[in-house]
Amino acid sequence: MFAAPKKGKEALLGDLAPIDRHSSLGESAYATLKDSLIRGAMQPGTKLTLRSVAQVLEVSTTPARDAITRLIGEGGLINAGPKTVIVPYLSLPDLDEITAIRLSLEGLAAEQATNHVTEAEIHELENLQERINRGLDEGRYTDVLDANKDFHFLIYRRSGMRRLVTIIESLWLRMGPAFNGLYPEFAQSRTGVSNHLWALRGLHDRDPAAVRGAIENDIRSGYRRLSSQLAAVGEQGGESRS
Amino acid sequence: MFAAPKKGKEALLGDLAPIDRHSSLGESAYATLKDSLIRGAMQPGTKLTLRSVAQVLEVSTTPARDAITRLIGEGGLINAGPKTVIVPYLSLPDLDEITAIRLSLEGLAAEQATNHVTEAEIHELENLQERINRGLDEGRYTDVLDANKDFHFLIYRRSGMRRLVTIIESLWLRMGPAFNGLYPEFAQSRTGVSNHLWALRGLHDRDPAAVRGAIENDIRSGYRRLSSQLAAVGEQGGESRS
DNA sequence: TTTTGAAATTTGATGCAACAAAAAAATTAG
DNA sequence: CTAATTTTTTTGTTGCATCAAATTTCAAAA
Repeated sequence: MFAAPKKGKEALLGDLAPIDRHSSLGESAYATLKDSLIRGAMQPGTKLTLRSVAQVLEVSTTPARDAITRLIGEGGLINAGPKTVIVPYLSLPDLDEITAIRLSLEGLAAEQATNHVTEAEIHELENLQERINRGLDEGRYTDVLDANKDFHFLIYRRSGMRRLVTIIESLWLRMGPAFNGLYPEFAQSRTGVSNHLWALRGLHDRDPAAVRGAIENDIRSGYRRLSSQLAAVGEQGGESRS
Repeated sequence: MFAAPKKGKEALLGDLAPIDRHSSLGESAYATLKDSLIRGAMQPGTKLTLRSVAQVLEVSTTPARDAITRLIGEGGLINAGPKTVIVPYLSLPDLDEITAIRLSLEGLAAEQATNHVTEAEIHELENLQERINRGLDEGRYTDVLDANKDFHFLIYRRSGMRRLVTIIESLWLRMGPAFNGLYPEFAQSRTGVSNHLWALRGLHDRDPAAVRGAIENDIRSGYRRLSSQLAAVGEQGGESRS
């Protein structure tokens, strides 16, 4: 059938080159699209066709197809019909589900990170928080959102759990488009600030439960604002068949 | 750039046809490969080439490529080199991470399911448990594993959280290959039985915490057996770069 | 104006060939 | 026999043509 596994020849060179091979048109097309989605650069309902994506990304249909297929697989795009791929709407039930999962997973990641994070990294987090505050003051809300994302993922990555981070990313991917059209109302809130400060303190004190609690509060407060705005915007919520 | 979203024309025919279009060579190639992986039909380290997969599945390289790409995306296969895709080994750290995530997510799913499951479904679960017991008695361990999987996922699906179930599936996908070569030792244990009974009782009593506890115990006891056997088998654990 | 239906267009799926990179095999040099 | 080097084969990537299905366009009929 398939090739049998080879004998594991041990690394004799001390694990010299961890060679990341993240280069291929398909890979970067995927990364680019994914980034657009997470950033909320694409409006829910936007229809993506193979050829239009290929054209925008300046590649042939093959890499474009790769990207779209993978994104559908993780729910970042959905099949809304026979030959129709769109950026998904986030319905309230969808938001509820994603929030529940986020609380579990980001809580876990935050907890785990507490024991691995270094002082230098905590300092880096403080810098990010500075950037958030400044962005809030100066009305640069895109910056706020970006820095907020960096803040969270810097913590999550310190969990040392790679797959966990990947899964969390796929959840943010699902939330991204919902922010579209919600600027700047959403980013204006300063409710997140105190949660971040609590998280920083917990990190510094090596108190996993405190960090988890802070992150959970942050997620919950985001949920409240987002769900009320979603309800206000109206009933455009589509099905979320994956 | 891309097409703007269309106005949502309401369904006038009472939501007649929820038409699921799960047909395409790429889709079924993916499903087939994924199933093999989950069932533990493929040995860790097995090398998959585009053309060999295409040949076995009797399709061209395009659908085979689709399937492989998607599976790599969710960690069911990994890139172990420039032109090498293999079924991943499960290292102890990997198992630790996956178990931690499973406890969070399957616990959540079990909890949620408690409020949605019907009496009929509980009865169905009891039948599955029968099948497990019978398989254990008669030494049909593949059957045991299959029924066990059905038991768990029947519960998880009742959570009503589709994406959650998908994520959990991707975790089982990662565990599957590790069972290969571990039959029948692994399936022989009856430690899972009492956990399942506790879960059933909790479901019947509508006690979410009890159901979660039972599922968590089940996962933990599986972890113990699997980790000790993994350690026994030796140091074949490969990197888990996704 | 609205409706209907047929023609033209666009779309995703699929297979395939060309290509460069990598791996494997064969050959030669020491 | 071993090691180095060349040749051959295999591999993933990419672009593209084809096809059937779905969508859109458009004009004729009501």
